[in-house]
Amino acid sequence: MTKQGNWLNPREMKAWRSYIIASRRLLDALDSDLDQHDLSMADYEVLALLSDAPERKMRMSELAELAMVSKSRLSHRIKVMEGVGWVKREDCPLDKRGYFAVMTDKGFKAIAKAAPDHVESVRSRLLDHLSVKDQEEITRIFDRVTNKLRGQYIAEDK
Amino acid sequence: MTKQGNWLNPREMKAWRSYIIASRRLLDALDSDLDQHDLSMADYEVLALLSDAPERKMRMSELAELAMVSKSRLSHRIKVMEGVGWVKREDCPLDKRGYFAVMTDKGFKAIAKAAPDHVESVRSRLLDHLSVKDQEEITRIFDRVTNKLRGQYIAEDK
DNA sequence: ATCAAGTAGTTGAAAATTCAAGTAACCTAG
DNA sequence: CTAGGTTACTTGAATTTTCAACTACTTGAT
Repeated sequence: MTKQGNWLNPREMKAWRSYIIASRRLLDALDSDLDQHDLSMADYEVLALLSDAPERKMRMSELAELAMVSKSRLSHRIKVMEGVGWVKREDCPLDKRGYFAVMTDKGFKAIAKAAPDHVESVRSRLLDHLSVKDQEEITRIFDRVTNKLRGQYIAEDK
Repeated sequence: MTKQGNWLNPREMKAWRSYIIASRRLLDALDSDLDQHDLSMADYEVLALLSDAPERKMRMSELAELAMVSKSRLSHRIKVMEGVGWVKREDCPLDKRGYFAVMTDKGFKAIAKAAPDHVESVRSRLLDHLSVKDQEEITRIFDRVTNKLRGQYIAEDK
């Protein structure tokens, strides 16, 4: 499994570094753009998913899965969002172990307010600098990466 | 500054989502690949930078800057790495406010051991799925993103 | 029915990260 | 040579995230 001595060549190294550096800075920028709305990217994702869900509610597990965070993390996060009044928990009648996270009106207003800024942020930090062709390349390349990743072993409970 | 009602079109949305999802999964995978060496990506970066630096030492500020972490975070992190015996602090004779982080032999052995696995991990999770042309596209695109980001305002102390 | 194994979700403690402040040293204009 | 501002770094507390249980429920096999 572990091939040795197979260092990255200059072209690979450049691609890897360009990607990693840009990504880190980009995510930092997007996150700090969201500060004004008291949101992190992760929380934004959770709320965005909820707001798109039917009845603006979703089972905790599904939400965790789609938001790509651990169940434990979601649980903690939902607790604080509940404190802020953005979501409530509601128990699932079909499966008594389960809960729904339900977005409140206040929660809906919160993302509704943040969303345009966030979109503008994604545009100005990233999309504006990509041609149509670039966008298509990105889609193609990263979809492939995701697909390959799925095939490989990945640590559990993520 | 904040243009309203300018939602992402389907092509943009696809590019953005492909990128974000792949990146999150990729970083998670790389991080969990490093678990076996008791390293996170962030710590790996720090050690890699140190190991390449002349005399394997570097000023805290410079290290923080290059590793793209806050000074505070680096400070905390170096403290634990010091505990593990991977680095030491050494004070700077030229600027008495300053310190060097100096990598120990033990620290050097630690990344030397982790590096081949990490490289293999970057390959198998990402680079293997990119053609030469893809790699060049990635470099071009993300270098541009970084450059544009630099021009824009970004929150301080990062 | 019952029991073993798996699933849904939570919890508290530990570890990591951020945040705001603090110390000490440096720099520079007067 | 000195006051005021800046830089380098650390610190402790608050917040967030991870980690390893733990509870309660469901499922499937006998």
